[in-house]
Amino acid sequence: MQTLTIKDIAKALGVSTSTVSRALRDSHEINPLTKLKIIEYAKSIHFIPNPMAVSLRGKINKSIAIIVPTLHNSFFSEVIEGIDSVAHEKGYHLTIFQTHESFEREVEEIHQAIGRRVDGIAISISGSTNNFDHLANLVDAKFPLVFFDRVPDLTDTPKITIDNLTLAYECTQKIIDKGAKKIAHITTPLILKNIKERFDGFLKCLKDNSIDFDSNLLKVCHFDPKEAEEAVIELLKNDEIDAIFTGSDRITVDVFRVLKKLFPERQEKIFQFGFSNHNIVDLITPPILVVKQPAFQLGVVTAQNLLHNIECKSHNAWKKEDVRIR
Amino acid sequence: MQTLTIKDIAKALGVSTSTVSRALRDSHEINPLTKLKIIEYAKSIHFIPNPMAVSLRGKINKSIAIIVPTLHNSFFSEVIEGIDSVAHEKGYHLTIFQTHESFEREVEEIHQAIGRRVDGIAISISGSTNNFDHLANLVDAKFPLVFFDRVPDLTDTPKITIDNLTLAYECTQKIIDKGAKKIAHITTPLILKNIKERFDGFLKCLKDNSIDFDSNLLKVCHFDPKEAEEAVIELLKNDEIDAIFTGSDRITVDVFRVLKKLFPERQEKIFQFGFSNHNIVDLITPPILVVKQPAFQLGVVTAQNLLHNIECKSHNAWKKEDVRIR
DNA sequence: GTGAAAGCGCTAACAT
DNA sequence: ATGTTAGCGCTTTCAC
Repeated sequence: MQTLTIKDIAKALGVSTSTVSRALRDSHEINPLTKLKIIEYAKSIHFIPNPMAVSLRGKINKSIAIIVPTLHNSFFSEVIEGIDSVAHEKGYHLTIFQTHESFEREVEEIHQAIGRRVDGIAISISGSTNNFDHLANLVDAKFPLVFFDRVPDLTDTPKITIDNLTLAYECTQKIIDKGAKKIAHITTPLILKNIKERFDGFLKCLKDNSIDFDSNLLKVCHFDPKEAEEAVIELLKNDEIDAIFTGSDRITVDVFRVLKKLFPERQEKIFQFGFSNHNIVDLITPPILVVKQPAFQLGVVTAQNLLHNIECKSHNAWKKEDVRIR
Repeated sequence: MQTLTIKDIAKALGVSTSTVSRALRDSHEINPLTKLKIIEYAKSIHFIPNPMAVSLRGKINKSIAIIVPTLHNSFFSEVIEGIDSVAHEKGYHLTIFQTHESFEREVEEIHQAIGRRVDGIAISISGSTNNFDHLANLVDAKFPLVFFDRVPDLTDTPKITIDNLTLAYECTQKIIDKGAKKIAHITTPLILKNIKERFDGFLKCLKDNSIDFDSNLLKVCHFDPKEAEEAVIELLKNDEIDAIFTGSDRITVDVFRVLKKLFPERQEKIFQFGFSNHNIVDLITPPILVVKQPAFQLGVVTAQNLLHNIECKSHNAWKKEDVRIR
């Protein structure tokens, strides 16, 4: 690799390195002619300044960290596409960190990201994170940080979320309109705010329709298909159940699989509805009424907030308000 | 952010920065006691060396670029998981670049990656790349580069691929065994080697079964669902078609959609089979016989080859052979 | 308008 | 075994 430096340019053009540096950053205090000559030459040799040197010297890095539970997931990969579409335009690059739903990994990856001197972090917290000190520290230190989708209870930093409550409410209503009476809910632990909100929207809708919810109809599963299986088996002992609301992408698919495998005949008669961002979920039979989250848009707004704060000189002008995407 | 440096450690412990530096890199020529003291202290203050400084000074960066057409794709995101699993273990981080199937973007992103001084690049080339100079230059410059899945015709650098020919052959055989006689093939342009191989495997199987292939039954579509629709409509004018082989993930789903929308009655009678890495494709009806590529494993092998070459002192010992995954 | 020089945080000769 | 020093590529005072 040609590892050209401004020194090479300076030598070739018979000027000093500082002149080159200034010309390249389009400083006003420089002879337009020299400037032009330098810029032209730099372009001709495909010069790219060494970002290590730039960021060692200055402050910024033009890179942001994205911390997600996993990449291999239709929702998160679409969010990242949204983030990238904004970041790319502004010349930022993404470094990806995965936590695999582990709290320890999350703490470690944040350390790594900071260590790598990223300019900011966009994070969707892991499913097992219930202590937020590592994140609160960042906020206290005024480090540019934006939460998306899975957000903790922290103030003073933007949290970009989807209006889960309303989405859950609306699709529950549709199912009730179709005549469902006895609706079960299978979901992941209610630690995560967005998951909790879906449950709340569901409950609110039942209430508004004067249906009361038997707490036996709520099943909480961790990230293991086995648990979904047990939950379904347990629930279906109740013959009256005519609908199942699933609270997350994975659970939606897991439950569908269990029904198909163990209770094909009952699956025909049970409405399943829930959250999923799988882009071929509309092709499966029997159909599931699916709530698709606006993932790309979530990514766009997340990036906008983060980049605003990164590039904002004064901390007072930082965006700190929560944003809800519909 | 506390931006601690070795200087801080040196001052706190009353030693010189070089002693600290050496202790932290576990140099043998240092007093075990001082070493211990320094390491302990560094740990206690959560010290992470500034990677910018490290890589400015030395050579390596502990980061690799992943260049893919798009992230939001079950196959690529799973490959990246595989790459990350190996890279993470060795302390490398991934910076992701997307080309969105554009040749220009690919050239630009490679420049960016080099500019960022990544230690190596793993790339799956864009669907519209038919000039390989930008890649050949990297190989000539002995820059660590590994191709995966979508590989160009270049020598002297590893190409990690899936044995598409065999996979295509095997599933074609299964369909023939079920009685199919008139099998159409819908695929993306045959520029990409892996796509071409699938076609070849398909043809070979037909030949081995003494079925001859009418070239009218081959339809090539670009990355637009419209084209898939036209292809299907055109093909189904032929009543004898009893099976359709789809050559890529996207095409598989697009074709299924068109059939479902426009020809539901014929869909029942036509075997569809093809490549897809969608993890819920087994749930759709009528079922598609699906070839799932070992994406994670592909990622693992890609990372192993790349990291080997990055960390290898002598260029002679570089891995350069192609690897085929089954 | 341009150059000389210092320094960002770190490592690796080169001393001692 | 440890300290001193130079320098990686760049930006930015401070001179002129």
